[in-house]
Amino acid sequence: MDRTALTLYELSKCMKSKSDDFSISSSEFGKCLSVSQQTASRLLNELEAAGMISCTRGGKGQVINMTEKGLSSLNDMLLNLRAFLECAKEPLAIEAKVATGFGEGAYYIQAYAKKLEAALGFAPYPGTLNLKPTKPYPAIDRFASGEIAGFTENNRSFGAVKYVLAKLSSKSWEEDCFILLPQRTHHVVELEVVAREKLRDKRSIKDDDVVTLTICV
Amino acid sequence: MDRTALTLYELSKCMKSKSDDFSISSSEFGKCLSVSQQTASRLLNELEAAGMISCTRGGKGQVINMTEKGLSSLNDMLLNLRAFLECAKEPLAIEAKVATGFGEGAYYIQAYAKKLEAALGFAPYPGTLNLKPTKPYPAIDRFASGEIAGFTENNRSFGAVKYVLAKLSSKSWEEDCFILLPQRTHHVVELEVVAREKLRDKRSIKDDDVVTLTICV
DNA sequence: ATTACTAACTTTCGAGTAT
DNA sequence: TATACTCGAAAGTTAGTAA
Repeated sequence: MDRTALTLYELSKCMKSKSDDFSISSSEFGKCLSVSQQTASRLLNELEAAGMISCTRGGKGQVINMTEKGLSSLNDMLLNLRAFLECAKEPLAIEAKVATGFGEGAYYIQAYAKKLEAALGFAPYPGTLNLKPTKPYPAIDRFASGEIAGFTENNRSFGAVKYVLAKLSSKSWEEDCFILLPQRTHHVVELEVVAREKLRDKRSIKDDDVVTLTICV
Repeated sequence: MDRTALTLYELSKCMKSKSDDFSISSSEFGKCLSVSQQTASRLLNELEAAGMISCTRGGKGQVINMTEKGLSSLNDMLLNLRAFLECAKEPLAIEAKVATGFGEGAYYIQAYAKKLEAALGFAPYPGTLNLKPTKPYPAIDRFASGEIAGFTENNRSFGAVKYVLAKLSSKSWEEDCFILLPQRTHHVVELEVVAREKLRDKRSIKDDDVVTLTICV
């Protein structure tokens, strides 16, 4: 179990703000975590190796700064906690830009076609709409309405895929769709969406159009 | 290093909302954490033993609910992350009710008198105003402007105390003060405040009056 | 006063397995 | 299928120190 995130969180509790250049000794940090100076020192080195913080060491103490990666990791925690604790207020909406993708969508949809049809209850248009969220969003696996198990076909293996029921909308229209979440890769930068029809044509969507995905709970 | 909070956070990522009665097997939870089914099972038992969740076990899977304690632990994380990531917006303000305390304040202030005077730059009124926050607030240790080391006097030992510069205010007045943070005890339910004068008299404060503490950064 | 190495100690993990 | 036990192995922790 990776404790990087926890260590980073504990470190953030010692810092006044995200832009605070702050100085802490390993023994002081150790007191905050109730561990020895040696362990605290190692933990700080691990955070640095993971790219979460940058430190400049000197004879007495070290000056620590959060990196962008560290801040984004803490921001993910914040987003996930919000989604969990403040959920009931409004359904989760993700703003995204239409993107081109690698054109592999069609190939995959064909491979998964029968299983998708069985799972979703309809035969999806054989292609995916790729969407690039405009800002960080919380983990949506938890809203998955089902999962297609991995399988092997023609000596090629296809991984498991979860699917989340969502509404894709723009100012003037709304369509039902499913977000596909490959279970292999973490930290997806583009979401792939399938629907009954070819939405690019039906709704005249072009690359870089901004649309909203609203997760159906 | 205690990982309860991290495990709870990871569990929350699997749940749809805080009120979700949700069912997960130990092997599924293990996959989320990248640990074995055995470890996941043990972690869930630890969370239950710590009072963070309640589970009902059956032949297949277990139904998990977050307890109030678990929710408040996650809420603490949320508050701390907010304070860290969204800091610049406005200074941290804590709304609190005036409380009676155990009357020990005066005794302590006397014991710490000389050290407090040296640290704060003035001789505080020999008593503390006890304040009970009306809602959870983020950790404020990080804003400490200094610390008085522990010491022993007349065979009695006095622990270390950090102090945070703050403004105590009501609708019609504002006073400089210091929040005292004993370093021994965690999870303080009442904050103790010292000031130059006896604020109860000067500002006619009574128990249950609502005041605001604003941390000076 | 620092940080951080090595070596010994302690805790945690997970394969095998019982229930 | 589950959960969860034992126990040998792996990982983490810290005391003693070096730098």
